[in-house]
Amino acid sequence: MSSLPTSLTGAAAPGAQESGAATPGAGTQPLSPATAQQAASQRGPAPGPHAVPSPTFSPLYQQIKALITRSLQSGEWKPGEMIPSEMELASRYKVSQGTVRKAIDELAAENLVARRQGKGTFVTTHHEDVVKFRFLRLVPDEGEPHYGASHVLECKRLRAPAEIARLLDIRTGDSVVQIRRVLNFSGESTVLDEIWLLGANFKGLTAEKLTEWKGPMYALFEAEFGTRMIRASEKIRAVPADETAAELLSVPVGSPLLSVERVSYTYGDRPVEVRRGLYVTTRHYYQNDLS
Amino acid sequence: MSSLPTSLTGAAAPGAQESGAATPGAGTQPLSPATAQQAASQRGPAPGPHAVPSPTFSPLYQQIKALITRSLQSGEWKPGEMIPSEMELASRYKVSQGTVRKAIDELAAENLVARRQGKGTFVTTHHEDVVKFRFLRLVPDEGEPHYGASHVLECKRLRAPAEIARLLDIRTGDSVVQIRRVLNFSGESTVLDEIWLLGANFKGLTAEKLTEWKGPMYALFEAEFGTRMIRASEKIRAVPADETAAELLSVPVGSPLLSVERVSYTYGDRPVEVRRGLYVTTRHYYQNDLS
DNA sequence: CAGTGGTCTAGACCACCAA
DNA sequence: TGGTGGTCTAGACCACTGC
Repeated sequence: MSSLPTSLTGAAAPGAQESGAATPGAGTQPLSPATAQQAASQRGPAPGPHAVPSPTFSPLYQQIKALITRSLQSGEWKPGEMIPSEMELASRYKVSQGTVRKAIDELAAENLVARRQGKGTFVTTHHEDVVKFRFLRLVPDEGEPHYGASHVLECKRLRAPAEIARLLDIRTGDSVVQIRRVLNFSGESTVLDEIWLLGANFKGLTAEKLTEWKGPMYALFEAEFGTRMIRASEKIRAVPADETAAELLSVPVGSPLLSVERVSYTYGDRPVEVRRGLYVTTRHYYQNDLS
Repeated sequence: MSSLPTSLTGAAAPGAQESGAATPGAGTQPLSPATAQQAASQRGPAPGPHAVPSPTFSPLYQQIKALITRSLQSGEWKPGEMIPSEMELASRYKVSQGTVRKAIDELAAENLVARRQGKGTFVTTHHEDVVKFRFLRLVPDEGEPHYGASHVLECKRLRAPAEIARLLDIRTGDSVVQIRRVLNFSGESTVLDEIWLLGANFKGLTAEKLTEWKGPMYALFEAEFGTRMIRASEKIRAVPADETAAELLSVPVGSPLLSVERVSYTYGDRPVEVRRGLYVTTRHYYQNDLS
């Protein structure tokens, strides 16, 4: 175990390695990686030979995955960049390529990285088309999905109201950034967004920066503020337009709008954004696949 | 190749096996499965030694997956039942356990099948709670998600209107079954569904059968009609309640409702159901996770 | 205890890509 | 041509379940 990084060693396998470990494969030469495998099979408290199989068992590849995730989070490999090859990672972590592969498989399934055969494995980014439309599900009845023009109405720092604070897992009154904007799709005001961001993560965010930025807002957040949105959870309802929304979206007061309340999370499932969107769904619809 | 099932042999690998094939593993004893591996690597038209690597390349595990899917579709293993163990399947298809595993991995990811450690791999069924809520995303503001009481208003056979026919990939005028029903959640009419089913697949479906059935409608379809819903695609909008909906859902005319247009697919991505639901979202919301 | 899925390794070969 | 991910195999051992 001494060969593994401190983070792994210290957190997961406090005990020493087992004794009669048969090495897999040919069965003749005792390979060093066998120790890693043994270590992976018995961790948690009280790792004695006859202890219960440890309630907090975690397979090796999960630990490797956690280590890779940490490197992603720390910015060792930035969005769009290639991460080390499977062989390199295998030798770095002193495990087999297959184990690294399984770790990366899961990261790819979670869209944290993307594999490209013959090229390498790359950190995903909100600049890519594929990723963009994972977070914008509004599709026009006619024509291709596209990104509308953003018109920022407001961007200011304020103290978090109780409800927002609860969703962001901070205290009421903590600093947040509030943005209000309208999205135009082919000339029609279609989306009215009200956004709250964790103040600590978005120091220096201004309406100007938002306005100057061409492209998805999440791409700006990732490039300029090092905060990457990994997943989000939405609650969707049909609501009547109030006066403000009606005016900004050019629809009659009381007409049906799609209300989309989103909480977005970054690494470690930490919430960093709350967003309330009102969508006009006469010429667009919200696309969702159940599978 | 002669050892593989006819379906695989005929469809995928018309050519003979390669010559200088090194067997994997120790490198001494020539194992028979090597032929399967070789065959897997060169299929499609014109499999000569120097032909281009075949544009329709498909890995072995994908073929195994297709074979397993076929058995699921044919009813060889029914919903809720256990499928043969990985070792059994490996020996049936003359491939290694690892290849079967990878095939099953994908089937599990698509929710066609569920693995249970120590027990086996089971065909998923709409009776299970986990599966139920994959297709019912309406969650109450307070309390746990649950299935409401269904009140069938109507169930009749008719000729498909053009729009429905288009979505079901049949001809206008072909036979379909139409169902209209209301779902009650804790005493409140919350969902008004209008459902069209492929006539050919649902002979003998009556309002009585629907009313007698306790549980998810898809469970009835799977158990009584052998039609299993695998995935669905939904288009969501906010719409005003018309007179009919307003009356059945006890809301004012014009009040906002969530309109959910769903097309459901069975094996082979064949559409078998079109559904238009109107949801009252004052005390419930539609839950969606972006990841 | 036997059987099942789950993890890990080692090694070979293939497909794809870029230089 | 070399490097990368992708496929396939073989075999060992572990964790979980139920008899």
